[in-house]
This record gives sequence, structure tokens and C-alpha cells, in this order.
Amino acid sequence: MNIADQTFPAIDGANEDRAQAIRDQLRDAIVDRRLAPGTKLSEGEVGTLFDVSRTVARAALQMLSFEGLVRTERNRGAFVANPSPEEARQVFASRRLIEPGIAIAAAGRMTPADVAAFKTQLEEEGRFIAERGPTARRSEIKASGDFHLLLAAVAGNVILQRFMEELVARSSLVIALYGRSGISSCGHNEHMQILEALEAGNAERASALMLHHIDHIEADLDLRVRSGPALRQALEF
Amino acid sequence: MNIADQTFPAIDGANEDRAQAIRDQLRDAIVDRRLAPGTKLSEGEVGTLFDVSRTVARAALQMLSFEGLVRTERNRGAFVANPSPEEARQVFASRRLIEPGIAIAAAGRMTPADVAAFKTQLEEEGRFIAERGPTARRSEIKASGDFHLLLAAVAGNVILQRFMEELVARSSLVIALYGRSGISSCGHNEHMQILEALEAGNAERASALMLHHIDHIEADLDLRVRSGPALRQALEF
DNA sequence: TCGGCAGAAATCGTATGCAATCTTTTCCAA
DNA sequence: TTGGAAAAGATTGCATACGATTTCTGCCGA
Repeated sequence: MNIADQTFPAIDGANEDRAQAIRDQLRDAIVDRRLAPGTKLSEGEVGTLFDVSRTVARAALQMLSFEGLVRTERNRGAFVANPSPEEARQVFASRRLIEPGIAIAAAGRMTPADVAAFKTQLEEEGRFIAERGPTARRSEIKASGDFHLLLAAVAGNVILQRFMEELVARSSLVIALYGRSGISSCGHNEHMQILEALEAGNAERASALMLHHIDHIEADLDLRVRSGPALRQALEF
Repeated sequence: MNIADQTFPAIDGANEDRAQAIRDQLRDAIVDRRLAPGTKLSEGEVGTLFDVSRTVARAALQMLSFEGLVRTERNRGAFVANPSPEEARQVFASRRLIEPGIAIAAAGRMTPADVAAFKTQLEEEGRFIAERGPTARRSEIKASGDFHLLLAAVAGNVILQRFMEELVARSSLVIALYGRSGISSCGHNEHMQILEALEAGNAERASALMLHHIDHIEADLDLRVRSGPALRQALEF
């Protein structure tokens, strides 16, 4: 999987920050697994693809590097991150710490509009599960992450929201690398249960369900080190 | 307070990343309050001060902007962040969520070397409290933050560690803006109590103490909006 | 055939130039 | 004096150029 094989919508050269737009495109591609972990993202290529100079492409890659989605090596370039099992565990440890609290905060702030937004989101999620094929699978992983992001938005703390954006994006990478099965339908059920608790204003229950939900996601991963770490490093694409 | 009044150690033009070195210098200056909130950080000036091109200075400022220490406005430039009371509350809400968990994780991983490091840190903290003068006050705030950063390092989760680095840095800004008194000596006592609990392996107690500690720090702030938000915005340096 | 070395090609790090945008100053009329 | 418009100045956004570093390639000797 090479970045040159991807097609990206043109960046509207309007007043918006173009580097940010490119970052968003690339992030989507990484989270959707259209760009595999380890793929090289050279400044020149990214620039050509989006029709901007290396300066702008570089800025976009720097942003992704801050988010942990891209790893940059001096004088070598940027690569889609290839999280280690240990990193994967830390991602989920972080989520276990943060998301139950976010659920509690969100429970106290849910508006009818929020409930409606969640229902729309969950419907879409359900549709992707029903469909078959790799495209649907990708959309499904994305939608599953969107549930958590929506929750973070409702919680109303922009700092935590940004942390969650990073954690959800990194989780997608981790699931891509270490995911075992299609536990997703189970996750969908759990999302619905969490929404019920939120709608009922039952913060405690929402929080507990969230904790279990994260445990379930992580339990579906196979985080055993497959071979000696030296070999793994050497093979790192 | 203008950035041009500051003196910075020269960046060693060696193999290290120069933008990163500049970011660290600027972050220290912001956290130490040598650069006041609202101070303009123009690319050209930063570049001249550190003897690098605007390209490198720009990269450093972009990093600080990601950390929330610097706010950038398109076509206008970068300014030391000026967090609103609401933002301040969110910083502390985030810390209340994360730090008790970090304390628990750290309690299970403390080595004798860690304990020694904490003791050294707390001694230094104590020294700054004893001293008088604005310089000592700055060092004291910095040292107080270092306690929390050390704890995050011991906890062993690099993701959470990075989150904490951001939160501690932003807290320094918030304290600079909204801090009322020298509650710091009280904070120092609390740090010592937390260390005792950690040393005893009492994770629950360490966690509870941490939560109270954060509450105390926030309680020392005066987060009332001083004037109409419109006026405040207008006066924003 | 294989390892390794030299040159070529690719890629990155950084400085600099130019256009676009914003800010400040100047100046004139009310 | 005050308001406002226009010019001058400063600063950013972006592209491009060039040296430095790394990677690739082809060739040679063992």
C-alpha cells in the first residue's frame, strides 16, 4: 500500500489553513486503514498529491507526528505509525482512565439534540455492521470511534476532547494491527447500552459500562509479541 | 514584557533538532512566567533571537501551539496563550480525571531510585519556598510542576506522561493569571504526604491525596470573570 | 555468487524571496 | 480636533533553492 495509490479530494485553496486540511485527509486515510502502518509519507509525495509545496506538506506531517499517528525520523522521513504492543496497552490504559470520567461528565450535560445525534450515529454504525466487505469494515471502525468522539464532545471539555481524538485515532491503528475478530457488533450493543444509561441520566452506570466496553475492545486484541523484538524491529517495513 | 528582552542560551547547532530545542526554551520561559500571557512571539524575532531562520522558529511555535501554550492567529502571528477562566477550569477538570489514576499506577511501580528522585525534588522545592523574591517564586512554581511530571514519568505510560506535560504547563499559565496567594507551601506539604503514601505502596491514599491536592490548587484561583467578556476580549493585550 | 565500495539519485533540513494580509502612520476634509 | 481613507511598513503564508544526509544502483574483486 503506497500513498501514491491513494486519491484525495483537492484541498480548497480558500482561506482555511491548507496544512490542517491535508492533516485531516491523511488522518482519515490512516484511521480508515487506507494507509497501512509503516507506509512512508514523503514530504515531496504528499506535497505533489495535494498540490502544495513541501513546506505545507511538512507542516501537516508534523501535526500528525504530534498526534502519534506518524513517526518521523530525522533525515529519513515520516511513516505511518506502527504501534508496539506496549504502546497499544498504554493507549487503552489511558482510555480506561479518561473515558469513564468523560461518560460521567456527558451524562450530566446531555440535551435532546445530543440524544438525537447519538441515535443517528448508532444507526449508521448498525448499517455498516450489516454490510459486508472491507470498505464497510473500515467505515464500521471509523463509526465506532465516532461514538466515542461524540461523547467527548458532549462532555464539553475541549482539552479532554482533544486527548480523546488522539486516543481514538491511535486505537484505530492498534485495532488494525492487533485486532482479532469482528467483535464490533458486540461493541455496537455496548454503545447502545451506554446511550441508554446516558439518556436516563445514570452517570454511574454509563461510566461502568464504558469501562467494560474498553476492556472488551482491548480483550479482542492479540498483543502477544509475535517474534523477538529485534526481528520485529528489523522487519518494520 | 517583550520577548526581545529575554536572553536565551544559544542553540547548539549539532545533530539535535533545533526547533525542538527552541520549543523547550520558549516553553520554559512561558512556564516560568518570563514571558507573560499575551506576549507576541513573532517568527522573525524568535528566529533572530535563536539565530535560526523563520522556518525553524515557525516549527517551534507550531509545536507550542499544539500544546496550548501559544495561540496562533492566521496572518497575525503567535502569542503566549491567555487562558480564559473556562479553559482554566477545564485544565483542572482534566487533571482531576487523570492524576489520581497516575498516582495509582505510580504507587505500584515505585523503585527505591524513584523514591530518591522524589526526595531530591522535594528538597529543592522546599528550598525555593524558603527563599524570597520573584525569581524564587518562579522556580517554586516550576518545581511544583516537576513533582507532578516526575510522578507521571514513574507511572510509565508515555501517552499519559505527554498529556500531563501539557496539563502542567498550562496549569502554570493559569496560576500565573489567576493565582491568588502563596498557597505553595501548603502544596509542598501535600506533595510530601503523597510521596509518603506512594512509598508505603498505599495507592488508594495516594490517589485520594492527589485529588485533594488538585482541588486545593484550583481553590486558590480566582476564576471569576473580572469584567464583561466583551471588554476582557477587547483588552486582551 | 556474494560482499562491499563509489557514484548517482532521492529525500530531508534550512534559508530566503515574494506575494498576500494585517497594522500603523500620514494626511486631508469636515 | 476628529474621522476616515490611503499609503507605508511589518509580518505571515507559501514556494523554491541549495547543501547535507541517506538510500539506491551498478560495478568490481574475492
